[in-house]
Amino acid sequence: MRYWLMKTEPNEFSIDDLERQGHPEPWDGVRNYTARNFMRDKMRVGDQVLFYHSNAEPSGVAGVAEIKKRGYPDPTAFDSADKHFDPKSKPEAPAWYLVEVGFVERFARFVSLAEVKANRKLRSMAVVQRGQRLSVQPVAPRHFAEVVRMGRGEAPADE
DNA sequence: GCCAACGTTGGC
DNA sequence: GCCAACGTTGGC
Repeated sequence: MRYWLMKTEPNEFSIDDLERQGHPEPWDGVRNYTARNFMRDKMRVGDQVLFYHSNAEPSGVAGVAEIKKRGYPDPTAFDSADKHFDPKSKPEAPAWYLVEVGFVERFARFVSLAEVKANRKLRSMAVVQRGQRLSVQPVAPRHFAEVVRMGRGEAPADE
């Protein structure tokens, strides 16, 4: 099983929205090739996701989600009326893919970006590297576990 | 609102 | 294939 971090602006779609709707969310509109490759080629059902709120006050990890459906072509790329329409993407040769993401857990304690940056164990996480804008990124298992521990308000494990 | 970082586009 | 211009991301 792999671990990921996926960014969303909570005023567009938050972890509360995901929980409330009670069904998986198609993660459409991603228009970056690196992120596309992760969704199309690497993500599998059951992979665990840190659900990250960006452009928020504060920004940070709000909870955990899970991949519920493997990558398939993003239909919004084919729809000329859609904000994310891309004429380069054709149904017979799709350029853009999405996965479906389901609710797992809303953290008891929101883990702010400042807290992630302050935790020495998380210094090499992609999300705290400067200039890192990728909206879908892999997370090391030990980093995933540490962020979840913080979000549940559990005591640090012994070194 | 600013702006640094970075990805993409398009002229050549 | 280079690279300047442009658009976007996202923290602050």
